[in-house]
Amino acid sequence: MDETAPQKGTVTQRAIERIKAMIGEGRLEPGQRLPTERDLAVQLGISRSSMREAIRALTVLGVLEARHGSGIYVTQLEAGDLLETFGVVADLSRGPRLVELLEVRRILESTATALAAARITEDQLAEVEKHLTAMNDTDDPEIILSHDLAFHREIATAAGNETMAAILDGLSSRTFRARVWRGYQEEGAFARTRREHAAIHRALVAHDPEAARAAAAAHVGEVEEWLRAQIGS
Amino acid sequence: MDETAPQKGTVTQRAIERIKAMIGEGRLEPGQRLPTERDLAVQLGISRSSMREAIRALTVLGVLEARHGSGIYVTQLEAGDLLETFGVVADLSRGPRLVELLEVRRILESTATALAAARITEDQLAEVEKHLTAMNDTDDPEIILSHDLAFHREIATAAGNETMAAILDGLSSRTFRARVWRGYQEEGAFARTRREHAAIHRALVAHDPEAARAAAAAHVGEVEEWLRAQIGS
DNA sequence: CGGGCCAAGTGGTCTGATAAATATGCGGTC
DNA sequence: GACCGCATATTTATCAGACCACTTGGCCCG
Repeated sequence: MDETAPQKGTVTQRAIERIKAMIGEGRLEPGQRLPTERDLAVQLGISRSSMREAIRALTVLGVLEARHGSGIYVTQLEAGDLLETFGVVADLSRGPRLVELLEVRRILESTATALAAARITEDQLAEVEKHLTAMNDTDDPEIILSHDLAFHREIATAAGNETMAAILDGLSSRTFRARVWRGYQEEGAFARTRREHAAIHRALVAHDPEAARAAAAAHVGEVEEWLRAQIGS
Repeated sequence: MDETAPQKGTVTQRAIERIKAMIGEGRLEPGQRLPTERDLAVQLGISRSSMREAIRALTVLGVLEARHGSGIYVTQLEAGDLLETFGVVADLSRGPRLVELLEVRRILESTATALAAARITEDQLAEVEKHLTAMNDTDDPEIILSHDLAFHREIATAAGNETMAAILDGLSSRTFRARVWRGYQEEGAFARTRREHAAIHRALVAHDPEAARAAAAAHVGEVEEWLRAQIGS
């Protein structure tokens, strides 16, 4: 008898696991093109509908990428691809969990900034400064937010750990920050934010990891404390 | 004109965003039951197939839960639900990215252990000790691994940040650790692991955060260094 | 009053057809 | 010979309808 039918869970779920396993075992390489939906469905002995659901699931997880008219491909499986879903967590979290997320961000961001202080190159530093000045040259919250994100993104990248940078990206996703900052910035936090950014920048220029860690922790901690107070009230 | 057709992306993608938005705006509460697939498809003006793909996507993301014969429900949207997909990252990462993941784990785990040292209760400490002794009472790698996971899980929980605990869970998912430890334990690392666990436990008993941080960092760092050497070779 | 049976409701799966986007190969033109 | 344009094949995206499997709640019978 054929042992390929353990009959656990739905057929779609099994298909997801099978494809994940194929990638895990190296039978499917990053960037490689998969057989067509129809062929895959036949191979796994399921209908095309179920196969499409499995593909859709792996697509939102950042494992596969479907190109209309072309085919289905394995992504590069880089940190950014797989951690894109992290933004969903930030977007759907509320109340106390927002504080927890900021706590995680504070821990990672402070360490990332410390690492960046030690490793950052002149080119990367110039890029950081570009966003810093752009942020100070305007009063448009949208533009500020955008450069703020890029500012921290560049620092995280300079830390040399792409995975950490991708996680921090998720923890700072646009909708997440916009939601928190709407109220935070109303309390005249612009000036303080600029001072904190300047402190982080000074530490980076001085290549002083401990100062960078402290400045980054304080920066995130400020928002964290404000949010904690908001929840409590 | 009808503004309900922005025509960006696939209809399934739009359906995913719509449902996510409904939850984000609070129109769908955690635990609440959704309309049937058929009704939802009609509401959004798409076919049932496309709606099913959207539901499947949100299901694997831990946002929705489909119960055969009963209906579709919003999950509790707790950290554990939404971060379950984090395990996929650990399972599909290889080479240098495994080191990066362990680096992230070292940072979070050391902080979590430090927090736990300050906050852990007697009951939680007893639970930790249970897994510690169980781990030392056997030579079966499977059982050891299982209690090792529970040991660290308990500590992360004691730190009081469920989100962090859930992330660490993903970073220590069964297949991930099994993959790394297969080779690690072959080098007679059992004894060292036991010493390190004992050191962590002592720090917890003494409620000494700094000692706990150092012990946890060293513990994860050991594996990290070993893996780094493996990659390089 | 309690237990088991039954039917309606609902998610799970399959099949087949059509539309839309892409890739391919051929022929022609310059 | 090279390049462009177009018809054609391939492939994903979407739709429609049917049937199966499981859950639930009420009804009937003992």
